[in-house]
Order: sequence, then C-alpha cells, then structure tokens
Amino acid sequence: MARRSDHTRDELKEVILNASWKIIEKHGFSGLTARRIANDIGYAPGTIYNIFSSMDDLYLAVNSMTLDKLYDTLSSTECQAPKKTPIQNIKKMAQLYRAFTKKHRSHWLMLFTYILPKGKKPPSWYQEKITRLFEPLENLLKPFYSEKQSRKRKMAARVLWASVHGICFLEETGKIPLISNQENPPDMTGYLIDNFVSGIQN
Amino acid sequence: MARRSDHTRDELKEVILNASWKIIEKHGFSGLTARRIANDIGYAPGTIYNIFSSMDDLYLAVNSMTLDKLYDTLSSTECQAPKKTPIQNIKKMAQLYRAFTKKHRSHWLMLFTYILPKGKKPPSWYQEKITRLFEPLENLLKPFYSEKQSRKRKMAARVLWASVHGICFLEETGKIPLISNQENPPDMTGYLIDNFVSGIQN
DNA sequence: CTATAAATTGAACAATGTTCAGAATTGTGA
DNA sequence: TCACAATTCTGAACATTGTTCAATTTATAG
Repeated sequence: MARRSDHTRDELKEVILNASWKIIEKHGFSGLTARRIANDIGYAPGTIYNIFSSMDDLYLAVNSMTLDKLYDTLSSTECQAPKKTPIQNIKKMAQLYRAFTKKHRSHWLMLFTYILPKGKKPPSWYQEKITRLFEPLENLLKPFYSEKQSRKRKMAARVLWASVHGICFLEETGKIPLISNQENPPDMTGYLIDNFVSGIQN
Repeated sequence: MARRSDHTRDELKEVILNASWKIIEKHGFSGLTARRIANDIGYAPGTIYNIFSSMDDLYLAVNSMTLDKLYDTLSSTECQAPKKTPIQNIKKMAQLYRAFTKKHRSHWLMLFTYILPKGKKPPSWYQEKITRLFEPLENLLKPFYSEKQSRKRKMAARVLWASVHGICFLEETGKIPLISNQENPPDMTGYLIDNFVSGIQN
C-alpha cells in the first residue's frame, strides 16, 4: 500500500499526469486506462479518483499539457527571426507545428480525437489556452494588416492555422491520398501559405 | 430467435448498417455498441460477428457509407453551375461540405475521430473512396491550371479541401475561439478561398 | 423423413470506468 | 506517550464493453 505521505495532492497529480503521458506515448490514447496508470505509479485505481473526478477529467488535464507544450513550440524564437521575411517565419512556424505532430503524435492526435460528451463545454481556462495558441501567428501577420484591421488579422490567423492543421491532420490519419512521392505535406503547407499570403497582399 | 430465412447475408449486412447509422445519429459514435445494434434489429449480439469480423470492421463499413454520402454531396450539380464563376462554385462546394457536417454531424465526426489501430492500414477500396472525394474540386480548379499542371492542380485541390475541412473540424469541436460574432466559419472559409485562389492566379 | 449444412443464440471471459465501505496511515490534543 | 479523529488509500464489486464458441435452431438436399 502506498503511504499517503509519499506525495502531496499536487505531487500525486503530477505523478499521474506524467505516467499518463508516457503511457500515451507508448500505447496511444486507447492504451490509457485507470488500472495501467495505477500500476505504473504504485497506487490502486481508486486513488486516481481522489485527484480526478473521472477519466474524462484526466483526459482534459493531459490535453492541457499538450496545449502548453504546443504553445512553447509555436512561440519559439525560431520562427520570429527579424532578419527573415514574414512568409519565411510563417513557414517555419508551420514546420514547427508539423514537427510537433510527429514528435508527440499520440498526444497531438488525442487533442483532436477526444471529444467531450455532447453538450459539455470545456472549462474556460481550457478555452483560454486555445486562444493563446493563435497569438504567435497573429503577430507574424501584423505586417499585412493595419492597426484598425486587427480583427481581420485575427481571423486570418485562425483561418491559416486551421488550414495548416487540416493538412497535417488528414495526412497523419491517412486521409490525403498522395498524388505521387513528389508532393509531400511540407510542400502542401508551403503552397498554402504562399498562395494565402499572396492573396492577402492583393 | 430470429429465423435465418428472415434476411439473406447481404440484407442482414444492410440491416445492421442502417441500425448503426440511426444509433450514431441519436447517441453518437460512443453510443454504438454491438448489443444495442442487436437489440434494435432483433438479433443476438453474436450474429453481428457473422457479418463483420469485429466492431472495427463495422466502423469501417459505416465510414464507407458516410464517404459515399459525402461524395454525392460534393458532386452535386449545385456547385457546378456553368453560369457562375469557378470561385463561386468552389465556395458553394465549401458550403455544401459545411452543411454536411451539420446534417450528419456524428457520422462526419466519426470519420475523423475513429483512427485505425496503429500500424493498420485501411483496405484499398477505402482509400479509393477518399481519392474520389477530391475529384469534384479538382475539376473546379481546372480553369486555373494548364493541362500540363494537372499534378499541381491535384495538389491544390488537396490543400484547399484539407484547409476547408480543418476550419470546419476545429470549429465543430470548439477549438477555434471566435473573435466576435461577426466572424463565423462560413466567412472564414470564404476568406480562405478568396485569398488562396487569388494567390493561385498570380 | 433423415442427415447435413448453415445460421443464430446467449452464456462466458477479459477488460473497462467507477464507486465506496473499510483498512491503513497520519495528525492532534491530552 | 497514547487515544482518537481526519485523511488517504485500497481493492472488491458493479455495470458495460468487445469477443468467442459450444449448443441450439432452422433450412435444405438426398
């Protein structure tokens, strides 16, 4: 029996989340079970329910971790080089996003394949983490819009990000039939960005 | 006990799929269980396994239905009006896609949230149905590319479709934080199409 | 009518999320 | 130090899931 002084409540929460992260890494989202977590951390299954109200609650917490990591990636200085053109930086950001989908494939997939029970809405802090995700791209789009067009600029960021994501997601789940080996998804996102930004500039 | 002369094998397959379709409509993908299907069609659960090798197999068949319906939608004459501009037709097609995601929300979501067990690839006829899905859009893009650029045109179709899909999917799953009530997803797809096509034309 | 083939059944199994009474552990007040 | 209270943890139990398969029922061929 685990002793209750082993971890504080907060520590235990972290231990559970870290174990979950690794399980997803190895066995995918569907391999994440309460019993497996409990086994890995040396606690009984019931203990998890002292920390999380349900597995859905835990899924949300894991997704929150993924969102944080994704934010770190997108706000990297790599795609904010002042010496490069905005387009180059946007493309770099798309590359970073793509790399993220590869490195944390299962976590990234979970972010989009786990859908809350119908009618349920995520908590507001979760929505805020998503909103925050768009900011780096909003900044990169500043050269193309005046101050007064900030709303339009935000929309452009959403459109562009959703589009890049759409390409990555369909490709990663095998739903974009490749025409040949010549066109790979990086080319596709590049093609998208070139044309979209070119359209903006007109 | 259901009598074996009630339905032929093929009929039974259809009966199962139709029941599944309705269940998903009412209770979502997660509400689709072998026992519920069996109950609805008046057979025992085991019977389903005479027709489908597993529930995964059945999911694939349901998704195949959805793909067929989606193809019918996208190849509608509504978005192939000769009197309208290509852009207008493309926008119409995007609208039709969007309408489909609303009308058959659960089935459409299932198409993307059910991911085959890692390593497993869908059968080739399934891939072909996906490939076929791009053809209507490929045709609408013909005015923008020469005969020799057909490969580029196909890539454009994939990019554009994936992008529109990305917008719809993120919006439908609550992952595009709206800036205000003024920008709704139809506007966003319109914005995307305008700019992308404008970029192509340069 | 009988024997064979085929289709259907439903009990059984392992695994899942979840609950909660009771056991184990720790903190507290004398 | 000791007794009692509060907290934490356990793990058996329950309902449900996909899945299997021997037994049963039904249809057909000879």
